[in-house]
Amino acid sequence: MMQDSLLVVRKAALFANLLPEDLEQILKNARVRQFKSHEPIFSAGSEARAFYFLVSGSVRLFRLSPQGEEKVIEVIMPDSTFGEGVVFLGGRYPVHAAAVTDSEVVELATNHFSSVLASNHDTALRMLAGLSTRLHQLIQDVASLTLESAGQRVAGYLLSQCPPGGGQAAIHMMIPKNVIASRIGVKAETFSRVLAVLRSGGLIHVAGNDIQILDREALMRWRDGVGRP
Amino acid sequence: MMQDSLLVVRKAALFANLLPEDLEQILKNARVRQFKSHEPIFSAGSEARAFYFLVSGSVRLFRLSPQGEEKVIEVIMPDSTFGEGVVFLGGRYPVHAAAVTDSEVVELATNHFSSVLASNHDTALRMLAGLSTRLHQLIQDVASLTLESAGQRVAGYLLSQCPPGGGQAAIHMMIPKNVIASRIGVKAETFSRVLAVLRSGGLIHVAGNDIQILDREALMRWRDGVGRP
DNA sequence: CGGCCCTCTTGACCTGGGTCAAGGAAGCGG
DNA sequence: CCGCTTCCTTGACCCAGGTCAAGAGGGCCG
Repeated sequence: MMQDSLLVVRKAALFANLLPEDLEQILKNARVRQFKSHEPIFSAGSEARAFYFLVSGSVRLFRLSPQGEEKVIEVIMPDSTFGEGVVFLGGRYPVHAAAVTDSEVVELATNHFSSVLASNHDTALRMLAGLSTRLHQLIQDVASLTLESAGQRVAGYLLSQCPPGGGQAAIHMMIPKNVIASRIGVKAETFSRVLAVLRSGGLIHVAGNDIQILDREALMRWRDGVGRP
Repeated sequence: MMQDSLLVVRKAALFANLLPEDLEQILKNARVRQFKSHEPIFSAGSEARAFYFLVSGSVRLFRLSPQGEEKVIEVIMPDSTFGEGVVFLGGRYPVHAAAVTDSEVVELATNHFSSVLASNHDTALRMLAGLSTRLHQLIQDVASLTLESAGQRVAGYLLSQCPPGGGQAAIHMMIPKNVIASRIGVKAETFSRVLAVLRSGGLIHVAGNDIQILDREALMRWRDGVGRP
């Protein structure tokens, strides 16, 4: 019996405008699952039999070096899907996934997903669009890692986290700083130091997990050059 | 009148098994173009009206920092397509493209490509597969840039450039070393230095643009730890 | 309220790899 | 054959950012 709670997946762009019968087909093998903070969801290299829609909480996608060092590739926030970029071909996950905070997800089996993909042009195109967006994001990340300094990446992150528009803005960091740091390719200590500099420069104001951006203009200027001290 | 030379695009996986009428539709607005070494093909940020199939030569996809520093995202070799990951939505190129050596490409207008995509499931799935592969590659690059040392990346590059199997192998570098260096996130000087170390360690033998891998096993071991001096 | 844990901050130090500069070597047109 | 250019190598130096270590809060449970 299909649970109503599964229907939240319609919030994902991927499933918008999906025909009811296709949606039912996809949800037939779906179930809601809970994960506690730090609990693994899937492992890199394991066979990808499902992909996920995040209902609440937060999830990090990451890789590990042989020495156990971790690089966060992406942080997933509610109402978006993850792991979908790989499954339609019956491949393997390229990253590990684990809950950052207590999370609720819908796990969608991929058995018959490619048939839906083949019969539903709209969904295939949406998936193409989704992958294309991730591709751009990843290209941006590669460029940022190689062409920008740590300070520039931190500033860029702050600017990306607040809606555009002039004046001030507030950011509430829902996830630990070390996860954010790894996401932008920096050690936690360095992240902390950069925030200290920005704070003492009067560009931002930090209070616990809340950051006020006091002068967005100056922050953008700092990112575009001054951030390379 | 369609030129026969255009039919080389069938070598691309993207167009395999394409119906003749769809192929004709795509090739209707296609043309062969030549680019001299260093000549730009398209620019990041410009509207993406076409994508490309590389017939001969080599092409680099790259980003520029505001200071003009360059990061090569990908090096394209003959018989593969590039710029296709973005065009179907009428977006903009996320990277610059320029010929590395004198090159011949087929330029494919994207006007009606999405209609082909919608009517041809196979092509849509192949495109999905292609994007998925690039996504994995990019994730690998991000991980490599943050989790591995320069030496490890160089060793990894060498190993990736020769077919698997035991014993020796030869690599002929078709493109300048500074392009390879940028591709793997290293300065040309560092690339040169790492090769010198590997050479003096008896792991490889360098002669101009040809590199012999003398001991693949040792090179793999070096990459997995020793390469972090 | 006190002890414990976990995250964050800050300081002191170190080093991988980038930068700058000076040759080689190889191709190429004249 | 020579001069010029382009690419590559090597040496000397430097610095951004990583590492190690020592607190500083702050939240939670008994």
